[in-house]
Amino acid sequence: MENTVNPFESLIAPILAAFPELEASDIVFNAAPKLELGDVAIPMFLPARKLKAAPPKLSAEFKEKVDFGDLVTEVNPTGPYLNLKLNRPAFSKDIVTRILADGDRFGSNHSGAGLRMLIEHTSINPNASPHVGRARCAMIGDSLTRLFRFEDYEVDVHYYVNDMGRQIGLLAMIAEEIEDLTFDQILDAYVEANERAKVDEDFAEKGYALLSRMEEGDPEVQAMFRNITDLCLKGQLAVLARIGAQYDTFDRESKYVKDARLDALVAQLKEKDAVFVDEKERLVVDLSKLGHEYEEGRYFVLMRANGSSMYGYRDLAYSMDKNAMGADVNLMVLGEDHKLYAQQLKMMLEATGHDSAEAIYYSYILLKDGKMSTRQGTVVLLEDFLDQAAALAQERVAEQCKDMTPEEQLDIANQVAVAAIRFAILRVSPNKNVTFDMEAALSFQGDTGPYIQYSCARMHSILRKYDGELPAVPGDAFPVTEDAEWILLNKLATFPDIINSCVEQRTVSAIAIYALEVARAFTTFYHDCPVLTAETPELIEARALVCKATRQVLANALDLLGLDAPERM
RNA sequence: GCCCCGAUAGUUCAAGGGAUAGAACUUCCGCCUCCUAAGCGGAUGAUGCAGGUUCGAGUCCUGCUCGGGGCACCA
Repeated sequence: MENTVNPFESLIAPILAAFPELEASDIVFNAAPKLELGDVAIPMFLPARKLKAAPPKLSAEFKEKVDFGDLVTEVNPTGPYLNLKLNRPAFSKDIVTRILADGDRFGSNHSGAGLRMLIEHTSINPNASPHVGRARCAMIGDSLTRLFRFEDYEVDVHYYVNDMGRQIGLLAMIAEEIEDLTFDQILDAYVEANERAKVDEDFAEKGYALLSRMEEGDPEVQAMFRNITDLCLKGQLAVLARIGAQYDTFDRESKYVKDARLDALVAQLKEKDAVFVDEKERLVVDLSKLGHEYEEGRYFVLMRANGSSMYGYRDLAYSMDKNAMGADVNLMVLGEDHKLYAQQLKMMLEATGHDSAEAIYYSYILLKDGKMSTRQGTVVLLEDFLDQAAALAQERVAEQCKDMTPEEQLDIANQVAVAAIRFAILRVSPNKNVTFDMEAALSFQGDTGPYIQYSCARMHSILRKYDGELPAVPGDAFPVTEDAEWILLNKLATFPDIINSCVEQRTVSAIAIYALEVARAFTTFYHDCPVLTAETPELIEARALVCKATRQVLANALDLLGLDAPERM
């Protein structure tokens, strides 16, 4: 079933019949600020502009001229708004029918059918267990992946492995000294390597030497680098897997050390007079020749004096590699610290006729006391958070679900922990700094992932206890008696719109906010509208269907955010 | 110094240029003979400062202040 159509679209035709000058896109449906005013509000601003009329006058004119038939029970022009009271049972039946018919596809606009999307994200330096700041990238990238797949894009998720650099060389040397180095020991080893490089010149020199041999393709060194980066990557991926982040393709930076395509690119830049060799024999790009307007960030080094490539060189090659995959949408999720750098790359790529990926930036996560710093130890490790959260959640589950095995209880506790962290991070607009409050994130109360999960568990509980078979779709007379039901159903009906705007804006935070609003609307319904003890069998069935539809929408939304919806908790 | 983001209750976050700026946490007062109290109801409380555009600005423009990020051989 096609669900891109607005549930209120049947109201448009009568309006266009009365005002042929208008188009469907001029008619927008808002919720009225108060239900007493109407079930739905149509702002007059757009139509007024087209008809060259004053909005308050136009709303009155609408009341006179438009014949809504039996869809509408009352028309209230209020200033520049036309407020309508609707035939609620008819609209409610329609909404529930659509949701249940589409099931886990409800909300998708199928905008990506036949299209391919490539997304690159996370790319944590292989040196330690990820902290929640880094994990923000993984959560955003992973949820965007889910969103685009939901929209029927064929998505390939890439992870760029930083397996080059002096840091890896130093780490590799330390690794040689420690027998059976484990992932947990790596952060200490990394810190030690850096400390030693500062005081021990010999040690630092060896690091560079290793890097050079790596670039030259020395098999022995390549194996060393490979071992240490694999160890790190494996450990990091295990942690990321706990929050549900998955990757399809791993691209190693070392693959792009020498790349023939770059010769052509450099030649093109030379033609534009944008490349020069500086006094220290480095190969430098002068971005001012490509449109860069100010002095800072004007120069970009491609190669060192000894002919070894810089990270930017490798990234250019990597970008071309990704372009070659021919995706219709090419995204990369980057920290705000990469903004200038990504713009510089984009300038060079575009100046030479290449595409560049669409960059999505996220800001840093701050702590109450200041910034997160691996070196200063002021970090919240994702692992630590998950362990603490799961332990807390397990206490609650053990009380609530006594009949379950400890394994089942732990499983739910882990789902709660993941929900807590993913929701806390994803609900915030990516371009804003988030202040992470450990205590609040562990409380599971209020505007949290676990709150939403809890409301889902209540829906499951009701449907579990429902006596008999629920029909697949509502019957002809679908009774809707309370405002709470109507508000909830209206909320559910907007899901495809939310998805559409999230795809356009390449964001998922609005889905998180939406899920929270649905959960709240359901909780109000839960308190105002008894389901299993409603007055009539028809009402019981109708409300059970409302629960089922809500559960479906919420499950769909939570899945995009990477949260599970346990049946009990 | 220059460039890019941001600034909304005590705190953490919402709000497609539109009606009385929403939640949550905290504090205070209530609610488990009633489908899960990880819940619900009530009370208190906010658009950094100064201008401008607009019928209408938290939202757009300018300046300032504060916070985050960046500005050639780290990746």
